[in-house]
Amino acid sequence: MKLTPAVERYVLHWGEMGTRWGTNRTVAQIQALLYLSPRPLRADEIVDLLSVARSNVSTSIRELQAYGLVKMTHVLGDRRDYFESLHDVWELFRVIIAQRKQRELNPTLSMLRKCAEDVEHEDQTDPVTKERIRNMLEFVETTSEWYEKIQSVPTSTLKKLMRLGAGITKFVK
Amino acid sequence: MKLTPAVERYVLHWGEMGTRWGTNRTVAQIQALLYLSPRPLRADEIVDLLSVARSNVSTSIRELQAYGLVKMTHVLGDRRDYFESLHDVWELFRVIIAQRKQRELNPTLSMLRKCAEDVEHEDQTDPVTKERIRNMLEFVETTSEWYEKIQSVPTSTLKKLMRLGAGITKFVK
DNA sequence: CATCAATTTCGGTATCGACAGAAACGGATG
DNA sequence: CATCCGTTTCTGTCGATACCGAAATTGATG
Repeated sequence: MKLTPAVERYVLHWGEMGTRWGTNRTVAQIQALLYLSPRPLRADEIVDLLSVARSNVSTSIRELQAYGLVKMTHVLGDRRDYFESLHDVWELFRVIIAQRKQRELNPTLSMLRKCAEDVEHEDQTDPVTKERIRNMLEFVETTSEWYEKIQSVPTSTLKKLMRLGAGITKFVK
Repeated sequence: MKLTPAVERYVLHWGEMGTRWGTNRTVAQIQALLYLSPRPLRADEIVDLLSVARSNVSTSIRELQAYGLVKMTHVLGDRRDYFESLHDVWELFRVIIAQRKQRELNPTLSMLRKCAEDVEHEDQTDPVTKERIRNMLEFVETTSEWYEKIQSVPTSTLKKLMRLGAGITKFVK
């Protein structure tokens, strides 16, 4: 079995992008492959299609499952595990947003809160610096809340919202 | 001259985060330092404060200037260059959004468009796969347009919009 | 035009993460 | 209990990137 050229390009590109998004190449490639595949795939098929080590596939799938991006399925009379990705792009979006919040925003929030508190007792810190820290904290807090609220917005609403784009601003005067 | 503990923590954390955001540690540290600094700093001061090589500071600042995050200023009777960061967090946000679009979304868009076109002529590609590619393309296109529109929304409106969060959904029924 | 300070360029080195491949382990099934 | 399937762990290698420090360059000044 072999990938078609278009699918191969997609998978390779996704792999590269994955490295920018906090995971490694293989994890992202597998996700792309499963996303495009019309049927669930087995680990050994993935090994074949992507030419990666079995151990690598095993740990990568584990990571994808932990993210909630990939689920395991089975076939009657077949012991082997089959895997498939979420197929709805808006669902994918939500999951990825949640991941990013957890890995980037949350630690930054903690840091900023600690900083904001610490500088209260630091006389040698310039008031301007203190204000900058407060501003950044406020910004990250707002962003964080926004991420959270997005989680519970239904897909259909999300779609409409995104398509509105900057048009939405006419509601906030 | 030395950093206060809080500022040091901030700078170190920002450096770590920077690596997740597509730049390297030093670049992000310098940006953080300049953001917090109540006055513009010279390259040699940065060398001092962050204990990095002079050459490193030079190239990092160049990168930050290219992004539009840092500007050069001067002092009367002093030949040396002084640098300061944008101080408005919403401005920073806008600039970073633009960067991300350029480095992540645009290449992905090209790839998806090419894929979508290619699969038209690939008979061996499953129709389901073709649809998945189209869906992803549509999603990234929407996201991309959203990023663009955000650029021209004034800061005050952005603030209100963000604070509304999911509350905005009451407008899209 | 010689000098001096600052910037930029250019190897070289160190560090870090990804990944392969082997080996051991676990656990369900006939 | 032998077999099949999968996971986990370990070691070694490879490639990429960050960064330092030296050398070359620039550019203002007397």
